[in-house]
Amino acid sequence: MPTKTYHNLPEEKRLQIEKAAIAEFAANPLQSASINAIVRDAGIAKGSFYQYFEDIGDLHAHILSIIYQKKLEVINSLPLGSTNLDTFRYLRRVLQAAVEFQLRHPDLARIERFHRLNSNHLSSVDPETGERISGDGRFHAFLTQGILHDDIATWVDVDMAAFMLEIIEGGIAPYLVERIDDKAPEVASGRLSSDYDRTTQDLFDNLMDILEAGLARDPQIRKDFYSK
Amino acid sequence: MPTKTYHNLPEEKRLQIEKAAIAEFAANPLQSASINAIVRDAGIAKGSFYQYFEDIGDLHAHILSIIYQKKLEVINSLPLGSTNLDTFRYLRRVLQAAVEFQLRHPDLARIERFHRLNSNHLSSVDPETGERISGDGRFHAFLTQGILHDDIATWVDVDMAAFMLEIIEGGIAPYLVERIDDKAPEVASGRLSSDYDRTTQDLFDNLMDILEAGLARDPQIRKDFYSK
DNA sequence: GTACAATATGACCGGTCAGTCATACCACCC
DNA sequence: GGGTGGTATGACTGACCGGTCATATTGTAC
Repeated sequence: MPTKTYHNLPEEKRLQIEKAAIAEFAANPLQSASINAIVRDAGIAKGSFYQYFEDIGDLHAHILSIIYQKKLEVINSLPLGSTNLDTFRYLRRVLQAAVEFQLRHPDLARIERFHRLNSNHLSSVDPETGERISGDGRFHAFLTQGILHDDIATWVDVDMAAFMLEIIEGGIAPYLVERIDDKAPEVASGRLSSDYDRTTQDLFDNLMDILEAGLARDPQIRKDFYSK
Repeated sequence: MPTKTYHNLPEEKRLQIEKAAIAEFAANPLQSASINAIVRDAGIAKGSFYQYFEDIGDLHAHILSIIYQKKLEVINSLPLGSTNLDTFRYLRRVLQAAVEFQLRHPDLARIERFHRLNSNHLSSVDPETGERISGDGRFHAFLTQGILHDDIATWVDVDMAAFMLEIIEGGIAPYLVERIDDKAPEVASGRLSSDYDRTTQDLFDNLMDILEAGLARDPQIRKDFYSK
């Protein structure tokens, strides 16, 4: 973790360093990122870098923590923040957050994808129950709850489906943004989710409908919507 | 592309070089891979490398072509190679090939994942029709055909679903292999798909059932299978 | 002012990198 | 033998790398 000295820095300087680091990590994965490039871009001396961070891995971990924090901000900024979402509204919200994050912070999203590829922790095994848990466990819990609420089919293998959702979450955002760009570049470059145009919303709904039809105990496919 | 000199090399030497290159590219993505390491491992002189390849990107492209070739071999080695597969049998076959490839050539699969992350070609636009085509177009064609045959729901956004299948194909294999390892390490380390144990087969079926339920016009969920 | 600690600096070190090139080797023909 | 074209070699170059450290600067307390 960054040193006390780093935390004492004026915010402006910290932001400068973080900005340079984000640019470097978005262009090069950790293995080939250059400290020299970062200090050059940030306008600090090489020696200062080592007063702030142990090594480049230390800085990278710090940037990752910023990413998680920004992600939380995005999630909390979404509408429909009520705590009592039904199963598939919750899933929609999580995936929407991923798209929104990609829109607002494409560099950070890219760094996160680099990181995911290089960290081999696909899943872990709960030491108490011996149960396998994919990724960070969010989707695992979501599916388990969904089954309890009779929303998700009981035959679904919870952990495998959780992993599937995890990779969809991680991979679909750049694609949707690319298609948004096609139709409405002005949306892609800066505005909020409430400004999504109709096409984008439809596209997102389509994905959700596929997932819901695949997972739901009693799928409510919106035939009326699609038949018009 | 590799020079004529390289193609004239005795096969043994070529294989040595390719083996060293694969090891290096599996450990480091292209950006941070080292020519020095490759020539050291392959037991050739640095100068020879430049008689065979333009640069490291040239070698990397050559390895990618080997990967696609090996992938074809895996696909063709699968049972049920009949040309008249119904829609979801075809999809099952494609995904099974991805898992099989991960089992047989984990290094090559890893190199391919690295490559996919770094190449930003999520999708392309057909210059004639203006239609957007995800990835290499296989899934796009699959879904279009599936709709024509009344197997896939007409409301599915073909290209988005194609992209979804693409990322599932690319991401699910390591996970399935990890779970296979859990249950039957001896299967993971070398035997063929026909030796998959029952658990593995069930897991794979479960994924297919989710996808089929999500995409099919008239899903045939095997309730009898899961209720037993 | 002085004293002292915290912080900032960039020249410098040993190492590795990609890429070059003069030289050596080898197979074949005359 | 000599000549020729294809191939192999590894020392070398200049650039960049991560990391160090003696020195300089700044902040603070008195």
